[in-house]
This record gives sequence, structure tokens and C-alpha cells, in this order.
Amino acid sequence: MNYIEAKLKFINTWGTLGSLWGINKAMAQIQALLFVSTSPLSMEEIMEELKISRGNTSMNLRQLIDWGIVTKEFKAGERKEYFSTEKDVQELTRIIAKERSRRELQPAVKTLKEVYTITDDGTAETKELIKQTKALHDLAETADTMLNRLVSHKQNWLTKSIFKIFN
Amino acid sequence: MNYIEAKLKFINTWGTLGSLWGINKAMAQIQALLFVSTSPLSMEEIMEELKISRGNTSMNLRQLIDWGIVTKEFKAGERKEYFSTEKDVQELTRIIAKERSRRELQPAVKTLKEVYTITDDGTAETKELIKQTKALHDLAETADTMLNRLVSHKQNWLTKSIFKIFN
DNA sequence: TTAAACTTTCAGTAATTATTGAAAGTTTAA
DNA sequence: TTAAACTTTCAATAATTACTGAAAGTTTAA
Repeated sequence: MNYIEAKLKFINTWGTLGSLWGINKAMAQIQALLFVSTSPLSMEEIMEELKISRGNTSMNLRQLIDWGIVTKEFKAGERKEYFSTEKDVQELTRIIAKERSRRELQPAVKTLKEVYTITDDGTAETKELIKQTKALHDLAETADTMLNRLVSHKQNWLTKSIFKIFN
Repeated sequence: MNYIEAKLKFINTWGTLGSLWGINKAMAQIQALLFVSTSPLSMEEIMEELKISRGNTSMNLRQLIDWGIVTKEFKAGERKEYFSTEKDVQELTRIIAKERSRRELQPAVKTLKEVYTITDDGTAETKELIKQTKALHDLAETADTMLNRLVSHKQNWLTKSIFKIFN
């Protein structure tokens, strides 16, 4: 496998993995492309490499910027915008974990709380609903707390965590 | 909010959350329904409650069974099959973590290794591709190891983990 | 100002994914 | 066996989601 094939394989794998995790394919591919690029890329270059339209590129770049994963760069004397992604995997993981907590975990915790705090009318069905949704709520909240503490540890948190858990 | 509303809200939230995580909506809803049900349900009852077709119910139940989250039950003297889900959230989490590792993380690790072990032709581009995919590979492998160890700890692993990490 | 160089928006369309429902398949009781 | 009671399959279709490309918008240099 040569450079071109390997790069393509990486971008495609990342794209597929992205869809599996609810992230759209183009978005994941753009991030992958920037992740292995030696310098920031212009929209033109991204379109060209991934064979996607201007509109698609623009919208997905915006989403990546919203997530805080990609930043715009300006080259001196150039009108064009250039884009680059966070290159450090640990930092990247921290950003993604933080965003997913905010966008998904926190709303879920809120809804679960609304459900398990309904008034107990004494029936077995209601008791089961309360019991089970409370259990989920507590798990989700614990997971969220864990994630949030994790993302406030800047250095080597993953390795450290493993050491602490299994020793 | 009464029982019926709360149950519906839970099922819908779970369904939406499922789609967000790459799990199909009906599958997540069936699991949610069984999760708060006081007894195993027949296919007929699931169809009725969720207003989905027989085919859809059958296919998604099979997937849930494949995942190891749902089991068939037989009632004495009855021909019909009844279905129930794992009720313990910790156990549920363990099963899901294990399956996702097997289905997603492990193939990704394998592909990343293929990419970062290409021969280094000395160019900056190749060096960057190797460096970045290796960093991702190592992260994914560490995460996978962590998950797998986690799922082999049966009791209260999540709470324990948090205690250990942050003390 | 103007106009060139760029980016964003969005209606229309394409691609993908989920769902239905009826036919085929299976199991069991008589 | 047969036929009733059930489950599974899968081609057709519906629903959802992604993508395109051209028009509108923005910025900057002259």
C-alpha cells in the first residue's frame, strides 16, 4: 500500500466510522483529511481531494468549526480561508467528549428526570417505570460527571485512568 | 405527567437517542418498551404499543437478540414467543460496550494499523500520515483495552472507576 | 463605487435507510 | 398428515438524510 492508497483508506474508514457514530460521512472525511495534512487546506483543495461540492464542503466545515474541532486560518496576503484541525488526539478526544456530553447526555439526563419524578400512583407499572428510568438517569449522570471531570484533566488522562482503575 | 405520557416520553427519547448513536429508532424503542415493562411481551403486544409492523418488529427483535440485549421467553402451554430485555443498567452497559468494541473499535484498530505500517518513503506527507494514524491507533487500542477490562469487572465498575480516577 | 474573489444559503434532487405487508416458512397439536 | 398459530423474509415503497449547484451574500483591493 502506497501513500495515496493509505491516505484514501484512512479517510474512508474514518468516514464510515463517523456515520456509525451519528456523524455525517463528509464531515468525518473532511476532518480526516485535515488530520493527516501537513498544512491547512483551502475549500477548493478539500472539494478537489474528496470530490464533494462547494456547498457540502462549506456546510460541513461550519459544523466542524461549531464543534470546535476545526479552525480557520488566514495566510498573509491571501484572500482565501484555510482550515486546519486539532492535531493532538488527546485534545481532540476531550473536545468531542465535552460536546457529546453537552449535546446528548445532558438533555437525556434532564428528560429521564422528568420521567422518573412523576407521582407514584402505586401500580406495579408505574413503580417499574420509575425504578428503571431512575437507574438509567443515575447511570447517565455518573457517566456525564465522569466525562466532565475527564475533560478537565489536560494531560494523559486516558493512560492515567487505566493505571488507576486496574491497579 | 401521568404514567402513559411518561412511558411514551421515555420510549421516544430513547428512540431519538438511539438514532443519534447509530442505532435504529424502532430497535431502541422496542428495547425501551421492554425495559420498563413489568413482564415479557409478545410480538403482538410490541406491535400494538409502538404502532409498527410485524416485519419491522421481527427484524429489530432479532437484532436486539444478536446484540445479546433481549432474550426470548416461553410461557408454559403457550405457542407465542415472549421477549424481555436485560433489566440491570450496569449489565446492559457492559453488553453494549463489549459489542461496540467488537463491532467498531476492533476493526478500526486493525485498519489504522494497516495504514500506519506503510513504508516510510521519507516525504513529509507520508511521515505525517504515519504519525497521525499511529497516534489514533494507540488511542483506539487503549480505549479498547480499557473497555474490555471494564466489561470483565462485574460489580459496580463505573462507580469504582470514578472513585479511583479522581482520588 | 465597482468588480473580482471568495463564502454561504437553500430549493431541488439523489442516495440511503427504515418500514410495510403479504407470501413463504416453521412449529405444534390433534 | 393437516391446518392453525405463529415467525421470518423480502420486494416495494415511504421517510429521512445528504449533496449539488447556482444564486445570493460578503469582503477587499483598487
